[in-house]
Amino acid sequence: MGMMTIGKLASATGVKVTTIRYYECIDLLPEPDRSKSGQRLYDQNAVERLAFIRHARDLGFSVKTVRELISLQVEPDRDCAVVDQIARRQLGEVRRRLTQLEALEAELKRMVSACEGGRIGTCSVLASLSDHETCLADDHAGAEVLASSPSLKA
Amino acid sequence: MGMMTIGKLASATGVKVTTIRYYECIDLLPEPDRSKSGQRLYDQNAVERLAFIRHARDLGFSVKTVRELISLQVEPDRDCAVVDQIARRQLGEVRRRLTQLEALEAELKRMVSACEGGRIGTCSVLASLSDHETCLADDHAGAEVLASSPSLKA
DNA sequence: CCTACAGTCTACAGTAACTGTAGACACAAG
DNA sequence: CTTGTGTCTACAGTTACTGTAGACTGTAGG
Repeated sequence: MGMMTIGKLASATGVKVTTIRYYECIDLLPEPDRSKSGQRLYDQNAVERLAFIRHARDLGFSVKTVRELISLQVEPDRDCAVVDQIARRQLGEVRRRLTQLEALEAELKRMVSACEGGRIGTCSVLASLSDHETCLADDHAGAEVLASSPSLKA
Repeated sequence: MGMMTIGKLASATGVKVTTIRYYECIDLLPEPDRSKSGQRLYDQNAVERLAFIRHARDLGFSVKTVRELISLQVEPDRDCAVVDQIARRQLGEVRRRLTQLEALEAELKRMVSACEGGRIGTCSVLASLSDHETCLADDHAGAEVLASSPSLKA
């Protein structure tokens, strides 16, 4: 249970091998020891740190913020309020996005149920997309809610 | 009300000037006419097309999908089911993300309310980030839900 | 011992959907 | 006529990875 290769670390944490190397590259993970042939060797510490990173990323914290959290971890005497504030900010973001997504869900649901299988020329889905008057918030609201998200290659 | 410059089009649709040029570059918008000095000139058609694009993007459709929808618009005799299916797929995605975000909200809320303002060394927020056992879905679930989203530079 | 074959290495290019920058030209108001 | 804002092109930068090429390493079977 001492040292493990990058592949083991990957399966232990659910983070892809390439992503681990990427994290090292951007100094989110420290450079690990190497075997005599040059392969990376990790210990239990690395597992914990990577799990921390992954969990924070899963919660939507940016890499920048994760870096911040890690640097805070190192100085355990500072005031906890900093961390609390970061978490609250994140919660605020999540709630904002929830609200937007709920609006999107409503509109998509309406679009789909309005479709009664005619020809495209009369398709109500396309009609409601064209119609920017009946839009949720007319000019500038729910932009980029889902856009450019890796899990949304619709 | 005939021809407008790119800036007018931008304010008419809420899409940034640079983004409009970008859409032209990736052939989402056709090349517009130019004034004798070379400035882009748009008509009401362009406003409608761009509004359509923006609305679809706001709803989370990828650029690729938007392109698909536009090409479908051109042939109004085809079966509406294609469009319906795209919208349903999108609705599915939105619902999946809603579920994930709700889980994230719950966890962040728990983290924040558990924080009682001590020192970082004992901070429960950092503790729950480190603790990958109490994670939502232990090994591979809510990854990249918010990650790399432009509106989330936490 | 030899041969597959999976795992690892580096370095770099590609992805999505823009955003920002630099330097030059255009147009309207005062 | 100047000032300021708008527009032009072309290209680099952003975020957080992912994928690829080409070479080496480590291991299990025969």
